[in-house]
Amino acid sequence: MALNRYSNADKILLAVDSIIFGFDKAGLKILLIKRDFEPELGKWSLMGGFLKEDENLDEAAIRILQHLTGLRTIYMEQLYTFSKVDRDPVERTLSVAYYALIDIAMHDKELINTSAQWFSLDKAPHLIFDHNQMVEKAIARLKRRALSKPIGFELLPPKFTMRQLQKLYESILDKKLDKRNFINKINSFGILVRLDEKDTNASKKGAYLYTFDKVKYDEKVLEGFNFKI
Amino acid sequence: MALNRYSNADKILLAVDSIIFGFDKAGLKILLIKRDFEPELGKWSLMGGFLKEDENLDEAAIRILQHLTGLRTIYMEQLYTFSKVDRDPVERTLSVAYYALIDIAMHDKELINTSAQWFSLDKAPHLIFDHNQMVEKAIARLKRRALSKPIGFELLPPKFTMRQLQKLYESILDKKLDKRNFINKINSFGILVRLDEKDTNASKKGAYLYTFDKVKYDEKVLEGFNFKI
DNA sequence: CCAAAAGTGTTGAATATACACCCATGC
DNA sequence: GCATGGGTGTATATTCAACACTTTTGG
Repeated sequence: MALNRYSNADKILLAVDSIIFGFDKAGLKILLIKRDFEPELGKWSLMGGFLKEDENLDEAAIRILQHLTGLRTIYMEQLYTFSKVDRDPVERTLSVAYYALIDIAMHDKELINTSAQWFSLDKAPHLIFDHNQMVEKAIARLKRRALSKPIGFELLPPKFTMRQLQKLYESILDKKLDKRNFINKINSFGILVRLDEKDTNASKKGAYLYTFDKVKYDEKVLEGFNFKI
Repeated sequence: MALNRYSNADKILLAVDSIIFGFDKAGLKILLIKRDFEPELGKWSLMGGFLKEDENLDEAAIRILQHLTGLRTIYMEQLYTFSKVDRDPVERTLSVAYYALIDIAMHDKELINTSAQWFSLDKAPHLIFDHNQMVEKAIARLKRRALSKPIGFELLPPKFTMRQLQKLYESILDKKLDKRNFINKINSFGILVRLDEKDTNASKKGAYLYTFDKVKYDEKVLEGFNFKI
């Protein structure tokens, strides 16, 4: 009778779709790809594929992303599982959405051999199925996360300027921040180390480069951030 | 070739498991049930069952909960999808976890005809499969939610006292709060209405009853709470 | 009359916000 | 020499956190 319960149950297709947020000088972007099979062939879509019997969801998300775009060593987080009965016109398919944040310039070389393309959030095209809904949910989650802990480890290059970090927050929260208050706030956590190097890409004077102090950051995470900005 | 992509993909069993938190005078509890089929027959478990082909996850969570416990009209929220390859020893099964918060006394009469039983969080038994992990994640989520918006609509009876609301928060956050500060904070939102009635169950003097002002509450949710307590 | 829970405000500390000028450099 | 982006501090307003006594009434 054990087997009855299991064998009477319906088996269902499981997709994994990933929302990849990227950040560069111009702000926050999203990575989309032209779907290469029917239905909706040629339409814009998230990076998606099917879960295999012998892998878990995290593994599938990584495998699919790498296969479609070349991107690797990206930290992805599970977002939500979408299950509307008719969300896929071909066959009943659930989709588990994942999302990630990356530094566009840093992963530039990996991104190869594909129709994948970055879009700024306000210029993104209409997507297949319920993918637009997934993106909306991911943006909301990203905002909430940005307010509850300093993001940046995954998103910024190892060395970055205060202004880059501020721009990142401004992109995510979609509002301007005061640079003095921002710096004071960030410094009050004591999780950044100012290096002696300067970055002269964006200015003639040059801006100090910072790195995260991983040890202090982890301590802070444990005791709980109070990150309101 | 469209069909190839789909038909080559593995189909997988999908379970839905629900963590039901309940609240009464004694504090926060969790509802567990004795599993009635193999494997692990007779062990304690979350309320679980399999997703059917013609329903979405929300519907399945409600159906399964009602079937196993009699509970109905409960608002459940999706928590996370668990996918470790060997999480179920019989067959590859993913499980989408849901959670909910209810007032124990209020749903007392619905809860029938089952081996379901309330446990306080610290006295809960060991659960089957990865269900303990699910519970931990649900507790963490509940705490975070309690800090970002006033919960209570789903959890408290229509009329409640300040002390009940405070106890609820204390249970969830697992710490004592100052009653004056708590009341001041809650009142500053302007989402509660004090009734002329008093509740004399817990005291001789009697405590004012309150209800949520749904309209003001919804306004507040839109403009964004700042609920740090 | 007394035990038990309810109700009620103020103050100091901490945190958030608003705000403007000088600096260094490449062109 | 000037245009561009970088860096820096203070004063005010807001919010948080700590704290103790009086009220009511059933027994």
